[in-house]
Amino acid sequence: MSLRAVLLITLQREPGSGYDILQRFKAGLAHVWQASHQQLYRELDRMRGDGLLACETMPQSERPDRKVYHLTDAGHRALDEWLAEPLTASPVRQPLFAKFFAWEQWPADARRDELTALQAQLAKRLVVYATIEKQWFADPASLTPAERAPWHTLRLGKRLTKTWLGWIEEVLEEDRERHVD
Amino acid sequence: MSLRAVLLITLQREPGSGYDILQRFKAGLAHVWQASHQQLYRELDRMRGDGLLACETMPQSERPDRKVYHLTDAGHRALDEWLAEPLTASPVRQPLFAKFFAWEQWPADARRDELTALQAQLAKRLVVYATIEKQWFADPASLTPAERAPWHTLRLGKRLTKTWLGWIEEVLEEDRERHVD
DNA sequence: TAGCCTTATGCAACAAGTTGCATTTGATTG
DNA sequence: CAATCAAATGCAACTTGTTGCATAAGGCTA
Repeated sequence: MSLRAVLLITLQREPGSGYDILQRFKAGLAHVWQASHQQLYRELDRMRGDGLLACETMPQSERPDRKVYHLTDAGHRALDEWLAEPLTASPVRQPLFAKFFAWEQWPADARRDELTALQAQLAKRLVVYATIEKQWFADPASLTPAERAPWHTLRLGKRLTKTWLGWIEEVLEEDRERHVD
Repeated sequence: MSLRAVLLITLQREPGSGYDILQRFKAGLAHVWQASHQQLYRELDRMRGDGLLACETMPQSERPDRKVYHLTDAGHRALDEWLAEPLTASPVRQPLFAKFFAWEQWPADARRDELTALQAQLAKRLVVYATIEKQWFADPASLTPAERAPWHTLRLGKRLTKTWLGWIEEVLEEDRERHVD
């Protein structure tokens, strides 16, 4: 259900094609949602079928046509409903933690590779977040409340990522110490 | 694929029935994995079909029979393979963040209810973590490396939860300030 | 000039997760 | 005494997400 809601929100802010939304998922919404292009196109089509979206086909010379979607009245109503009702807790799923419960069978080199790879990935994520911050929230003090809210989400994303990075550093350090002895 | 791996790990540590595993998911593995009983029973049966698990039916007088599962050789091999190969990054999905992008349409009272409900839920989670810590990791200094690894996961779980709680408090506070003016 | 990248869309098959419903027995609670 | 809870299992239908494959045209690179 949530993918629908995310699409309603981003298309309400600004109409766009499936491809546009994909770009938003890679840029300004990177810490909010990710989905494959296949999933996007299918869901957009279904939402049109359910009357939540309408689209205009924009023929482009020398390029495939773009289908630009925007909300219908039913789409706006559906969004309002979704906002009003509380979210259900998402189930915990930490496959990395599972590996920690099999510490002895987990080969030391695989372990170190896994953690350093995650470290690199999280560091990259921080770079993405910094880019978003520069582009959209250059001057936090001057933001309106509605602009400030998305900025808050970015702040939390950064903090959570840093919490992860700090922990990984500690675990790697402890592991190194033990192998020096 | 990860549910399989989690089942392999927990059954390798100690054989058990679907119901047992469900209890572990509620207690010692609360910060690692969650799944419904339906999903569990189905997956266990499939894994038996795939030769990863074997089970003995324990007839209990006055109670439904218990099927106690344990790893086969193929199960052990599958686990080793899974441990050796790196995890793929899990896609970002933060429906709450999405709501923040629709701040203006999000009714102020729904907003506050949502955040305080989440706050309560996270606080409860911390209590669960504290219970796990007392039961399994009473004396961290005396732990072997293999026992210490799961303890690390619990530490990160706690930190992440506290990061969330701190952020929610800030957001609520800012919201309150604005409405006092 | 062959091969890849980007723009732009999509179908089909499959895997994973959710929701609803169902069964059996004993113990507890009102 | 009736209702509910806990132990213990499961099927069926549905929704959501993944993977593989396909198309079409222009631009860039070796």
